[in-house]
Amino acid sequence: MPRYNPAVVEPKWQQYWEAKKTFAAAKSPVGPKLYVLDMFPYPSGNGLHVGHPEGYTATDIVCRFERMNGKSVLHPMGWDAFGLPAEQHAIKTQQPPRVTTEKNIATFRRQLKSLGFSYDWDREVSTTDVEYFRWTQWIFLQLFDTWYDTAAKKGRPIAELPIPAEVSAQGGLAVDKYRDEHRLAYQLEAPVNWCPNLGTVLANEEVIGGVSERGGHPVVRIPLRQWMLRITAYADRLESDLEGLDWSEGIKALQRNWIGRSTGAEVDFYIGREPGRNGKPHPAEFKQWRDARGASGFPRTAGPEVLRVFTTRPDTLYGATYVVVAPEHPLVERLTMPDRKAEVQAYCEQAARKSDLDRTDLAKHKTGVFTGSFAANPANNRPVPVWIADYVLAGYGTGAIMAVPAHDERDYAFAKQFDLPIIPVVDPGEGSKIRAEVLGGALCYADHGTAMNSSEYDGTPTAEFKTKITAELARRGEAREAVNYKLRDWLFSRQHFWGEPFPILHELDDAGNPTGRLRAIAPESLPVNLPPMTEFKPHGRPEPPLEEAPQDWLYVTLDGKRYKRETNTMPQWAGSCWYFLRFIDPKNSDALIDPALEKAWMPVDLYIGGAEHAVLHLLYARFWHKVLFDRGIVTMREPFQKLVNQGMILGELEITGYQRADGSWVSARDVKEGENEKSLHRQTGEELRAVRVASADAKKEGDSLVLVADAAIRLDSRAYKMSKSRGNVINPDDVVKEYGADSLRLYEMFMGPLEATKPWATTGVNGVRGFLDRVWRMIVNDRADELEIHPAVQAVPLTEEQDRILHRTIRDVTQDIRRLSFNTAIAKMMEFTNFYTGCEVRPREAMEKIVLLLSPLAPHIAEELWELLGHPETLAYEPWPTFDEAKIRESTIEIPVQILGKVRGRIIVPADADDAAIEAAARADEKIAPLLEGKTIVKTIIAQKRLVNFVVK
RNA sequence: GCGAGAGUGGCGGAAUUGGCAGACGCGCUGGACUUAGGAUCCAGUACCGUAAGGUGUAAGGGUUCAACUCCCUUCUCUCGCACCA
Repeated sequence: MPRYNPAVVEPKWQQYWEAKKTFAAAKSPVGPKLYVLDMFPYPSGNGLHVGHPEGYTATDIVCRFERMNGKSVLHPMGWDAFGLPAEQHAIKTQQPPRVTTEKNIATFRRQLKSLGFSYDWDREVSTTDVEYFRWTQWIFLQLFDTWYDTAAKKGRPIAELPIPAEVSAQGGLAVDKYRDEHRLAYQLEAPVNWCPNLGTVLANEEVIGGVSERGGHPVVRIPLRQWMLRITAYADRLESDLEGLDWSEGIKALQRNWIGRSTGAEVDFYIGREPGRNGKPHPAEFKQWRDARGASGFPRTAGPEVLRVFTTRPDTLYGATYVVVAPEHPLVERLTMPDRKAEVQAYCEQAARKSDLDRTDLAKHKTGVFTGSFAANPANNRPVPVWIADYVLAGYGTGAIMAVPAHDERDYAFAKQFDLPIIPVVDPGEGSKIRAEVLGGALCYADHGTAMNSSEYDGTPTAEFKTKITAELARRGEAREAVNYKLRDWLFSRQHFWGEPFPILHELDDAGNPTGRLRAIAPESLPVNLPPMTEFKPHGRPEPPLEEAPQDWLYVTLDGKRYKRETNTMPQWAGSCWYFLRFIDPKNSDALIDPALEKAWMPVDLYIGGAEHAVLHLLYARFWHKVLFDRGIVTMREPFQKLVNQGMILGELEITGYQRADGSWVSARDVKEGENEKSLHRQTGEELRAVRVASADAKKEGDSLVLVADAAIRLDSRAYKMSKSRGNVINPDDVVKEYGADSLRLYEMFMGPLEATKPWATTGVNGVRGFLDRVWRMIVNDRADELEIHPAVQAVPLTEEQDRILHRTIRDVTQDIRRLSFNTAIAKMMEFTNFYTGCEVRPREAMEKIVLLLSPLAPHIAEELWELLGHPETLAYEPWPTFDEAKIRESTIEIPVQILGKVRGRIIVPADADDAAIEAAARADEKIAPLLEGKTIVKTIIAQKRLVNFVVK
């Protein structure tokens, strides 16, 4: 009995494709090209997750579909294989990360191949391949060699950086330093999470509540020399270039949000070089300063005699009743009056100890300290007190703000806390319910309105006022328009072993100490390989593990000078920033990519991956790509034309009930969530046990799910993220073994829309397997002893109905695949199969067409049936079936007839009937006619031959 | 708090521009064939009602001949960001 047996069929075709190199892409596209890319996976030790094949199947369907439509398809796969787990494994077991990584890659490769994806495996790359990261390092050298010309809005070679005369006058070292400060890759002392007990530096996500995730050891923030990438220089372009991309608005919004552009003004508040009497600026000096500013204009950088603030609401300047600087602000010392010194110092130290998280968590309760000094509000020249508070972030804007408590929630809370004056300067308008409270200073109002308490500007609408006052202050040299971004420069170094080494050398003096001069490795001397290491245990200092590398790696002598290698490594993001370029020309040893091939294949036409990379990976990759564009290495502004995020696949739906310790039930309504996901009784607070309830023991009552045994006990029903600890992880290998790869692929596509989050249901896999079984039996004679065509399949013409259904199916499936609406495409093919299975005679032509339609989604069974139908070659390049709209049209159509919007009958009319004929038929219908009797027809609507509606009285 | 997305049968989900709500699948019920079935085939399956009929797309309101779809208000859930001035 030749039953459908994927365990035989699938390996057979996988071997065929591999042996014949069916899916090897041409070096350059022949005819129209299509570059379809999956976000390449991190090959973790756990193997493939069912989430991976979701996106991979979607791209595979598109690729197979478009090959049949004559496109030259590039569809590669590789590995994002640097990463912490391999290093942690090495620390535990002494097994080198490369060994673990390669083992994991082998597992992933085997699993992906078992799912029949049509990758061009000849192009496989791993970020950990030395020949790959050679070019990652090469790109770093480009970043190092580039400065951002803000006037030209373009990255340019560092050699073209204009050197100010006063810098060149100071000599070569000063020039070098000046250049280093302007490179896109630069060094900075930045705080890291140092855990003395573990002897290692931790990533932010490894620190929870001030202690290490592993072991719960204390973590302190210490400054360490780091490499930074100047992504902020590209913030504007990263935002504005989103516009032309075919990405969902949601993802664009996420990126815009992350970049966080806000426009406003920088305003200088005069403080004087030295504090005057009572901490207030000296009036005479202040006047002098104002006159000078009027002449000189607004300087690029603020001197120590002013506090420069950034505001998006310059219109509220008259309401700025105090100024706040961050505890890290460079002028803290100058601002602090002698009698406040102890208090200020204590406050700043305390703030330094808090992590970023602590600072924001305690947002409700504002803290701060008065410096004792005052700054002059440029709107009215009045002195306002200067405070220090950690609600102002040092890293954003200028690290100082003008506080307008009447119109900013945070300033309002702070003013209330410390009893500072609140002056309303924006009138919400007479229509506003809260106007009286706002004008009385009892409520904060952050929206637009009209100006008040703002001298000659009173009555000006907010938007107009903003530009007016900014222009006026700019004229006086006290402010300028300014743009700020939430986006920060990218901390690009990690204190890990398992990452790309930086191609940078630090010059040493005769005593072996760094001189501060950097030397980039010559591009032709790349790659800088990782040194062989025998010991992976942390050496106990915050410096990177490569500090313990063998001396002959660590120290280099070039041109008679001694250098020490950079021992930081790059973050995991680095390799994934450009892998899509390497896939185009993976074996090129002379260049990152052949420019002709880049031009031919880029951009990526379709990029599918998880939403977890919606911000960082995409932003970083776009940034690198723009730098490469500026430097003439690539020709496209943007790498990813169309982006789709597949939704998460959750575990099976779970019904949960709650029990007390004695086993008695508690209704879910009385359960609240405590810490660590513990369930607590809402009233008594006692801890409850969450137990899984079988679906047979639950029933729906009204809107809620209750116990069959006791309808008073409500239950929770939801699907959870798959996780080892919950024990709801589905292993794709098991599904392939039990149902076959085609069933897994088909099920994941049938679950629902690609972008939706959906729960797994194994019964659903069984369902699509049933469909494949039916397709098989529609074509294969399952009663014969040998594999042979079903006797019902005959080389005869199609009946009119068969033809109509065939052509309709071709049309719908084609459209649905184009829209990435695979669930409905599958439904249409199920309808086809249900119909044709019922036919005594199944024309061969129809069978061949359905096999072709099915082949992108379930390629193995399709190839097998295609072969059985007498085609010795793969169907991968068969032309995609076409349809004839004329054949889909029916000779008669059924039209529902409504009276007052309710369906009361149906009529059958010739397809070419005009509106008058349709109306006549509707009036004459035996169900409709009696209902119309005695009524006045006010209006008759005949909608596109799809519906008739009588409006009667 | 801000931003994005979603809410349709017992479940996953369908429904070009507003035009027959519930395609397709799971599950369930009944039947056929069977020694047997987790195989296969047939029929039924939103809810209330014996029926005629009525009611239904988170809740409420609106626009329209006609609303899952458009507008307003509210609620719930998911995801992201979170003192960004």
